Amino acid sequence: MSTLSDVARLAGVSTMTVSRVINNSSYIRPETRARVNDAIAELGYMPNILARQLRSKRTKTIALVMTDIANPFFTTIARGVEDTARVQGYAVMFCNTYESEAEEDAYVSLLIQRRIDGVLLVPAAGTGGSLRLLQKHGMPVVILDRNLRTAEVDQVRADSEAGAYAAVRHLLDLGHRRIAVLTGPEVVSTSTDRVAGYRRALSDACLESDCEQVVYGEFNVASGFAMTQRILEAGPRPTAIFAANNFIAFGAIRALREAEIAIPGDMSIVVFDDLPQGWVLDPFLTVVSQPAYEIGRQAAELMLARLAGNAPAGPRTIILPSELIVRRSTAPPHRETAVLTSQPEGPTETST
Amino acid sequence: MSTLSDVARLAGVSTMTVSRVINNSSYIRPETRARVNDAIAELGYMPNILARQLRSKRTKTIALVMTDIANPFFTTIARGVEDTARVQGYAVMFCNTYESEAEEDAYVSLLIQRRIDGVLLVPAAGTGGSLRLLQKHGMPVVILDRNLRTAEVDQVRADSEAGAYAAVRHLLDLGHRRIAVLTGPEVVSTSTDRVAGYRRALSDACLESDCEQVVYGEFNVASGFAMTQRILEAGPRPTAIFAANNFIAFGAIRALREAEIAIPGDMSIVVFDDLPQGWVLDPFLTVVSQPAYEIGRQAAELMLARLAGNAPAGPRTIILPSELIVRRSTAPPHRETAVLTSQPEGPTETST
DNA sequence: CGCCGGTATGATATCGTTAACACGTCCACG
DNA sequence: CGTGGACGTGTTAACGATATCATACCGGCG
Repeated sequence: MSTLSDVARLAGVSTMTVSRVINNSSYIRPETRARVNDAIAELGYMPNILARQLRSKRTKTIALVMTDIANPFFTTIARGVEDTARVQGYAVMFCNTYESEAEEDAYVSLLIQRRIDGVLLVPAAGTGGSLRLLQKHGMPVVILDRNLRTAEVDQVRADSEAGAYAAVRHLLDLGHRRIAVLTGPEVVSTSTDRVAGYRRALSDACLESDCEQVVYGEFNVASGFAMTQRILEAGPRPTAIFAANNFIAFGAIRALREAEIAIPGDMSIVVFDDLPQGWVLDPFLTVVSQPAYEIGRQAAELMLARLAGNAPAGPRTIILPSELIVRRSTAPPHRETAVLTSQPEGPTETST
Repeated sequence: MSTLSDVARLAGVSTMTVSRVINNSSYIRPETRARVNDAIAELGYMPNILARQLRSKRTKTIALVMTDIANPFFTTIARGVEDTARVQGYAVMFCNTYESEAEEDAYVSLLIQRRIDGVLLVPAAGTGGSLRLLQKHGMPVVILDRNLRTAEVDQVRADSEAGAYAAVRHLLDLGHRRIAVLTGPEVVSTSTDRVAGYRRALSDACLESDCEQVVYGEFNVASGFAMTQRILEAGPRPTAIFAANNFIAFGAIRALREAEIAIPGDMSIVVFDDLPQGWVLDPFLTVVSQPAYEIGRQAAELMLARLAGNAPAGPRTIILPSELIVRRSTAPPHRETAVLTSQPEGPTETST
């Protein structure tokens, strides 16, 4: 396999000149450039990226470490990151942790050893050890989606609390008084923030706190299914469910279908996270939509700015708004199942 | 970020000793090893993989370049490759070409620049330019799934011709006389080999060649749909379809359903490629199953043997058998639609 | 006693590239 | 006419690891 000096010898110039031709840096006489290019073509020379990266101390690669790329929310974030990085000549390495801190730590070690330029991190439930490791090694980090309260680090996420507030408020406005929230692990900020929004909406509506029904589980279909079965079996049945994530909602919907509970006739459901346009012909679910692509884009922008050296020293936090999209999975509750108070009867709102 | 010499200085030894501790090569006094390990821990030292790879001229990484990782056939191959490579300490880089030779060439260039140790290649339809490029740069290559007749290179694939023969023979045995084959591009060997098996089965059964019905298209759902519509519209309708790939079959099934043609009542269908176990609760399709995992595993073994230096100089070709699995999508044709000859009436074969 | 092989460590060169600096020409401008 | 900048190229020294060779001690064996 030929090297720079092979090319240099054949073209009758120094290795630096060849390097400059390849990288389009500095001035090169057109005639010299042509000679070098001829030599490159003749030898079929291909630069050794390893040597380049070792010497320049830049790999032109960033990593996106996330918990579950099968989730369309993260897939969309990934697109936002990649589109943004690519135009600036950066490659993106995608890493899946499956919500496991051990996997996350393993990936982070690997990324440090590869001397990746920076890491966009959706932290798995855990103590933030991998963030500390990255920072100890001086690697730029942007935290996505989840809130690490303790950390001095750039962060980008959607407003989970406000989004949850809007979702639950929508249910209250429809007349629901008994609303269950199915959420993820207690150690994940998106999980607890959404519960916080739920609580604020209830207390704003002056409902007794004993009608709260909060179920913690995991952000996946099986857990959504199980949590729904639990609330259907125990105690007074709610008239509406707020699912804190799309996978939880899928599980909930399956459980409701099995129990022959009609949506929205017998049960309204509102979901955190929309599906990307085109996934479903005629979207049915009322959702809180997070700007996933924008989260990815802005996180990448933050990172690239820091790598380019034009970013402020201190940490920056970007919180993007979530948007309630009312569709057909929410409706006023049946009169007979409604409890506690009377509620206004009105037509279902619709929106696109 | 600390380096080997930082560790060496702190431990009071030479860099070579540290390197030997890390790589477990050569003899090290236990006490020295402990001192070095302490220094590594204290500094939080992480080896620079780039430097290691540059100097040792081995990246311990192989690539699997395939046409469509969304196809479960290739997903299974990928698992076979990864499982095999991992136990020998190799990482696998997955690359998708989407049947585009331009994408393939781009990936191959990238892989050469990264000094990947070897490439497992499912060639996209094309002239084999990327294979020549790899070989010019002295990179070990194994060709998977598709046959490159001209090439001096290791190859692993299933027997498409024999598999197709068995599939069509099965239809003939059921009494079908008018059988259409829906296949992929004419420039892909798996596509034409399956047509060859189809032709041999027909000619063995002494059918006139003018009852052949060969449709070339692409290995995807849309193409399967279109090809099926075409054979339904034009000329005498066949009583059975041989789909040369699972995606083509999905499209065909959709087209048949839209035309309200019952399977296997009005039309039998036999498919090249099975779905992985567990994808479908109760498999329905009669298929020719390729040993996908085994293809991946053996290809990786060939590659790793060559990288380890214990492989013969000449190219090796491994052709694995395909297996016909008869299920419920094939049955004898209706008497009124059968043409040309009488056929034995018998019960549908079944198998697990 | 000399030598050999196993044990244990170090010195030095090198992988293929780019950073940093140096040097020379040429032209314009004050 | 000196000088400062644009242009064009080369020399040298890294980047951080490993390959290779060298060195030295030790015990045992002929």
